[in-house]
Amino acid sequence: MIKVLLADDHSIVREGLRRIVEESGDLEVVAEAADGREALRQVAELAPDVAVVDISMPGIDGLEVVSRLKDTHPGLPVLILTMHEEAQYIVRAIEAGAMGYLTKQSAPEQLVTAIRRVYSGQRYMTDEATEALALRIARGTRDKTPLDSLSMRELQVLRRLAMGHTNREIAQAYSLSIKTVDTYRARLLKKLDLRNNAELIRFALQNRLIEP
Amino acid sequence: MIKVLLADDHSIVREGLRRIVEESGDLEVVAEAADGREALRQVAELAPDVAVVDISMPGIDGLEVVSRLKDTHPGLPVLILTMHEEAQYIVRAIEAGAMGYLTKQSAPEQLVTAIRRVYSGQRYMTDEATEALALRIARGTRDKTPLDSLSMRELQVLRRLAMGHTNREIAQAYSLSIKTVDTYRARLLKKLDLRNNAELIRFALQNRLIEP
DNA sequence: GATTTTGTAAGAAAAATCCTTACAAAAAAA
DNA sequence: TTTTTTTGTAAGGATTTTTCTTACAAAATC
Repeated sequence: MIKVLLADDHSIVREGLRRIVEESGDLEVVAEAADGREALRQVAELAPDVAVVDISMPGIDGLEVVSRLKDTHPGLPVLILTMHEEAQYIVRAIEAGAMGYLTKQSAPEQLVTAIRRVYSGQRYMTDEATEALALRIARGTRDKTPLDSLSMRELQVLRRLAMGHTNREIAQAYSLSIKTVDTYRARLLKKLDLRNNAELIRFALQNRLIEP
Repeated sequence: MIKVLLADDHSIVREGLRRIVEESGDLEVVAEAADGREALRQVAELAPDVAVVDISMPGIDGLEVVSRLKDTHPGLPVLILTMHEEAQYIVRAIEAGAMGYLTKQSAPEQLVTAIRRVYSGQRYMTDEATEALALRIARGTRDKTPLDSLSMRELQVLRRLAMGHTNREIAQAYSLSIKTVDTYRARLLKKLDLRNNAELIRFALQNRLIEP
């Protein structure tokens, strides 16, 4: 049995995923987490074979979970599952070390397939994901859209700020100094040529980084 | 068997919901829809006993589905299922005619309970939902939209804040004290039940007070 | 190998936020 | 027509946030 960890802050969704996964026969959900911190704890404690992680979670988000697991559990393949069909995060997720990326629009069987695939050490990409990646590489040099010029951290901070989180909350979520968060914010404003948080929020909304 | 229709644009989520629902024993998913249009068609065709509808769907959204069903199938109880924990939609959903409202944060059993409840003709509300409703109603039935409750000045300040102007700029624009602007802001937050400028901006965008 | 970007953070000053209070004029409710 | 509520205006003070500047090592890129 392949031991799976599910991390998603919506318990109904999580429970649904669990049933999909468990009906496969060869997969077993050994842990569930409602946020990133919990996910990391569960990984340490229960040693799953595969982690399926949603991007938007309170506290430590999915991308951050991937980053941290890459350091602490390099062998553990992580599958990113997200609502954001817009390819926004695909490249980021892969860069952060995710072995697969699929959206909640995907067919349920794809989830099972994806888990088996990443468990066997291969990557799993949906067509859109592959395309987005290819596009990014074809375009070669980063600086096409202003979004691409942002680093991981900057993007994370941008999202949080746009959601109305304070510097303090963000610092806490990522275990950083408020000052560091402030630096990211300053760099964001500069890179995106914005003046203040209000403009930041509108930018994020326009680029579908957060739900309206 | 209670015949259930599920409408949600994320097929993985939908499939998960299906399994949760079907494991109950007395509930049966007779139809699934990935958007509002499809949901309406399925209702007409398959005559479910209860419809479980997500708010955010492409095309016709969940609230619109509720509205239309109220006219075409007045007897069919609709349960709104949403990711948005923000009480924002609760009132609108109920006004539109929904018999229940629960978030994806809710426990899975609640979904089953809720379906049975609305099938039996009763309403199903989570505690948060009930509270939000009570609050709105207590604060005055007459003001249709929270926008109506704003004074001229408040509206002006809201617009400016949403456009990213600082308190100082607004004060200057209207020849007021910064402190006065701050007071308007405080009243806005209170009246609109918002927490910070980020939410203020979203409110303004949603209500078309400023250009996106 | 040299340069730029990224991740991290501090200090200090300026500004904004939060929370409370105040009061007169206007509007609404009783 | 009193009474109550809302509106327009603003201050004080405590706390936070923002702004701006500087710094430095590691990583990425040129």
